[in-house]
Amino acid sequence: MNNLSVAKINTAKQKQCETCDLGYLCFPEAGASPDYLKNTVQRDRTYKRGETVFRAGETMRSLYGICAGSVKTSTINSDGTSQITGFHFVGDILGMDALNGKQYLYDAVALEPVRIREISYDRLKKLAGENPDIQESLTRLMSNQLAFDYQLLMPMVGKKSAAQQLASYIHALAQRFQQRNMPDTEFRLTMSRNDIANYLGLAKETISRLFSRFEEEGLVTSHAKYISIADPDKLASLAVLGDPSP
Amino acid sequence: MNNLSVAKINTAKQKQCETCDLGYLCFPEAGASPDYLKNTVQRDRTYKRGETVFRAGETMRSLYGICAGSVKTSTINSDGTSQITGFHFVGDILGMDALNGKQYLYDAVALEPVRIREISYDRLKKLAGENPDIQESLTRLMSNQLAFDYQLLMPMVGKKSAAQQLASYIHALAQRFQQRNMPDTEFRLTMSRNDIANYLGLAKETISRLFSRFEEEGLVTSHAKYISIADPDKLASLAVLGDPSP
DNA sequence: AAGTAAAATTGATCAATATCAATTACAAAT
DNA sequence: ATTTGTAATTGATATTGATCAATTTTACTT
Repeated sequence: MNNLSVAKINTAKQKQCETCDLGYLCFPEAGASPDYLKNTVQRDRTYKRGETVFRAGETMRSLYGICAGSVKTSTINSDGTSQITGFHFVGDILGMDALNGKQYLYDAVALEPVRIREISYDRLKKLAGENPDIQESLTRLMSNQLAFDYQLLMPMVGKKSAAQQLASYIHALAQRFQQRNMPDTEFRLTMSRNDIANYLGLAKETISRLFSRFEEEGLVTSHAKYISIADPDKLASLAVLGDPSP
Repeated sequence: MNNLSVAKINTAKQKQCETCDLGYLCFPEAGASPDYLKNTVQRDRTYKRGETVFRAGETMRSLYGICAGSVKTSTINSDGTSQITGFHFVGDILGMDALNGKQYLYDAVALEPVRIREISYDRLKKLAGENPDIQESLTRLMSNQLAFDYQLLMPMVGKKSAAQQLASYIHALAQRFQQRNMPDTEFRLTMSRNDIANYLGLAKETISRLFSRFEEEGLVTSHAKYISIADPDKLASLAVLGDPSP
């Protein structure tokens, strides 16, 4: 038990999706005046926790921009086990790896109630053909995604202790929230310990023990799904990350 | 010791780079008549084993297409350790994750004598602006890279035994060679055991032991750097891969 | 071809983490 | 508020893979 104020968390409303039809939020690279993107929006939909946004193998027709909430992506391995491959938050766009007109590579499932903007690829493509700015914006967006994927990969590869892995994971989450101007020292973990374990390739019991240990060591305080980073510097030093200023 | 015919390996010359200036090999998606891409080529260079092609942090000016040989990419972690993040072969293009005009994210070092085509990003960008086909080709190329990175990620994430990891690794290598119409059951591992260990996050001793065990079990035969996959089906069943036909 | 340095193999031991098992806490629904 | 199923925690033990150490093999240099 701790004094973590649950009520204070997640109250900072994100307004981007209210003020534009796609723009800054879903296409942060496109700048602040993306009115021309309006007609790429197919529809907005909300999904309940556990609902599937799209499935691996489905033909790609849209990109999916997350306006609110969080999503996990996973594939079924050849041995039948399920493998979580990523967690995605407000501002992330899913489906760009299927932009070659093929199929989605993974399942996308809501971790909590989410609002998702469906972006018609046909219309986006047409628009990009007419407007070089959009094309370039799309290219930059994809490049960013490549760079981002690469940085996400880092905590995963290489030999790290379980503690280093979890620290890297929490640190990476915090960074993503920071980039979005969301609270980055206190937030809700929308994914289960089991999800984290699956993602990091550790046993769920190990994750539990590590959370307890991190709390003992004054690294974080956690109450159920809510986590507060007590010592960000210490956390960062435990995390093993790709050198940020090479 | 075994009867592996070393001489037979790697003798199948790849001709793509001889017959075009960029085209099919470096831009497989661009089709067979990419003459217009000629003036994107800045230069061809060869690098000796161990030579650096580009470094993390350098400003991105070119993409690098591998015409012959292989390359490893790595970053220095925040704790000072070096982390190998990938191996790259004929036909791979490096640098697309820096296409947003920023810096390369990793070091690229030759694993053997390599020939590399330097593709001026300025010229490519200009050309893409004038020719929608090139633009679309570039987009598809990046999407492919995203999809490819995703599939490379799979063997890395999640809980797998050391044997499953190494089997996945060898299987993935074989698949990449197959896609390039190169011998895919007998090939030379241009990276050291140490490199493989670093990449997979295992001890080099573990890699050694696994190679020995795989040989005992009739999975592969290996002689120094040369490896022959004796039982591809068994290897594939040991490997844990993202479901290829979801 | 010989000499040398680096890489790989193999063995013995130890530490980290998975697994198995039993409670406890939490959250959704009545 | 109570019930009920799911998730999380904690403990005891087993297993895997890391580490330390000693050779052996390979590759590079002269």
